[in-house]
Amino acid sequence: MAQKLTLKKIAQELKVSISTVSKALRDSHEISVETRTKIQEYAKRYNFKPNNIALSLKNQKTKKIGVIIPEIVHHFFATVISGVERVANEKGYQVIICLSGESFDKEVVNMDMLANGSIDGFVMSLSKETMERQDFHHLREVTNQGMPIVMFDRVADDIACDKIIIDDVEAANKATDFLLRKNRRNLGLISTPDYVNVGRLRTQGFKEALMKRGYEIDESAILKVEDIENCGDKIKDFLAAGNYDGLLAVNELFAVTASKALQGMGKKVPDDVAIIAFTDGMLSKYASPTLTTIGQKGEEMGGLAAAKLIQKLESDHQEDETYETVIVKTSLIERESTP
Amino acid sequence: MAQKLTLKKIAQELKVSISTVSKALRDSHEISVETRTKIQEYAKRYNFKPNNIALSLKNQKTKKIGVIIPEIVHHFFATVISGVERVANEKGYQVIICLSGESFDKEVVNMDMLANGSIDGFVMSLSKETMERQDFHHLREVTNQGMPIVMFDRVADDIACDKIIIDDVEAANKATDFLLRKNRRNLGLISTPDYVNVGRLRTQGFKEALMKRGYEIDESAILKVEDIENCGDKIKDFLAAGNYDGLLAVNELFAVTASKALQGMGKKVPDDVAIIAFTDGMLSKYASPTLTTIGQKGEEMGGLAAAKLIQKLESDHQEDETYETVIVKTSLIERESTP
DNA sequence: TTATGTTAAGAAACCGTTTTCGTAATGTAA
DNA sequence: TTACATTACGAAAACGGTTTCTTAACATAA
Repeated sequence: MAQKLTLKKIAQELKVSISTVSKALRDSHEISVETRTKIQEYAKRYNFKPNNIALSLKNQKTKKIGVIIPEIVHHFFATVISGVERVANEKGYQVIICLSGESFDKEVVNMDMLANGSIDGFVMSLSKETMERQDFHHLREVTNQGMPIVMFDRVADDIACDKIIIDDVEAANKATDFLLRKNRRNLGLISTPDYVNVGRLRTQGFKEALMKRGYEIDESAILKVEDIENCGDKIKDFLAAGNYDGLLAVNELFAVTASKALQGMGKKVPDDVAIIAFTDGMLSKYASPTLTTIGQKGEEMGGLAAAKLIQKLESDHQEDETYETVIVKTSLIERESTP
Repeated sequence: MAQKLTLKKIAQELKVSISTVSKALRDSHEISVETRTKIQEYAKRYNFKPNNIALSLKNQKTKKIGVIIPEIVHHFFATVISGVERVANEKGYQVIICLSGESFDKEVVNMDMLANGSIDGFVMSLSKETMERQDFHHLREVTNQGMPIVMFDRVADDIACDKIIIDDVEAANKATDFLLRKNRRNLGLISTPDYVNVGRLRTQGFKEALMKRGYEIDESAILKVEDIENCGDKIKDFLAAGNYDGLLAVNELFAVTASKALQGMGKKVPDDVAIIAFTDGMLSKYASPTLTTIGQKGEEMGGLAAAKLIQKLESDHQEDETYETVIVKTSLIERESTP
């Protein structure tokens, strides 16, 4: 079990000082060619790699970015991470992941831990509980220390930082309009409570599309599901109560649950009811019928978030006190659930 | 932008030495009660938190564990991470994730980076390319340095380390037997190439179940899919060529693809063809019909791996040179795709 | 009074790097 | 010979903590 090689050990072995070794390895001309090659060869032979922790301490930067998300067992978040990781690695950064599990307290604890020197900046999406409480003191604490944050998807409007979002209002608007153009008149929406900003915005887009065409809005045609795990019965009741010929769902889980419920009730998708879902994940691609979706481009959002963060980190210094909100274009992916 | 508070700054402010501050904050009786409370109050008021990097350097441990997996956009791996994260956090550890993207080189680079002081130990599942090459020098290098590894799912038999696996042979065996007991006689298997050990082992279990009952093995009833992304046509051809009444698939993607293909060919699932899939993920739960699966218990495997690793890390020292292979019990989850 | 003990604090070493500064041994020009 | 450069290296500080070793001041016992 050969213990890790350090500058000190090399110095002792070759009977030179630590500084000489360090300089030689960085090819400093202060060191004679002879000594330099001797040291470099030794280092190569015994596979010397400088200790990251020591470098971090010295340089006051870790080359790591912290990602805090509510859940990882969630196709959208998994794709985001994938994008963050890709860009981060390209630029020589590593990714530390913490899950809030939709809990405010865990989000705070995780941020505190990471903020204490473990990382250079954050990429994050807020937990439901945080959105509900509207308590963002932990975010402020971090930004006050001069540590940059890039938020995506579930963002806090009144925190000054870069943000990567999709235009939820417009996307819902377009999807709704798509259904209307297919001559669906009795539309239902399956959404989340309003404190989840994406739920609120998508609901807004849904309403706007209807109003634009002069239809009036029936609040009973909008279902707000609290408990995503046990949404089955709620959705069934909702569908039984209305006579919808078109449905918009804010995620694919709601959509496929609705689709199955409808088929169980003897209705045909898309003939009787057309369905569009947010989030273009596995379920949409493999459900029967396959679902028309609004692609959220998680990969792309993650990549943009990481790129933005790293740019901030490497910009000469926080003179760059302007923040940007990037809106990623969504796209409607047509499949079997719309005619 | 209040710069981060350090011991040094507190010391200057309160006109004492750094050591006094450090001791006071750790409640040392070497410091008078008076001085101690003064310092503690100051630290609390200005929210002092010791710098993680400095602690890591001093203690020669980071309280971080590195996870290297092939992909994160993969329900099974996502659940494993979720389990790792849960247990790690409970024990005060954080999780650094790197993705190999099924590439040998990326796996090596990531391990090298992490091994240089960034983490205390690894939890990992090998990339396909690594399994194919059977080149494990990077694993050996790490273990030789005294850094523990726990492997799960895709493991290398000849590396000495703890392993968490499911009994793939037995699980496939049981699933096959289940189909046979339902009077299915013409069974097909959709698997991966043999260098992926889980594919090989599940194939073995499938064969053993048939032989045990005296059926002979028809190699043409076994499909080995290389390219998981574009498996559709291969599977369609395979199903068209045989007249199966029962199918075992080594993952749910293959299973749901097969199910849809069969239904497209006018066959009924499960009446004409029964299907069982490995990996109990989203697809199985929401496909039509829902799929009977073999649950791989990713959460549990991740949790066990993290617990094992941390136990190794905190055991008084590598006197504990024995390695364990934990076999996680699978369970057959019956749904609509089997009668 | 002297020897010994106790208390409360600071100095310094250490973890593994990088980097600035200092300097002995040369070489070169006046 | 003296003064100044250059070369090639080492010493030391710094990053931010923890911990061991020292020490000054005072208290107590012989």
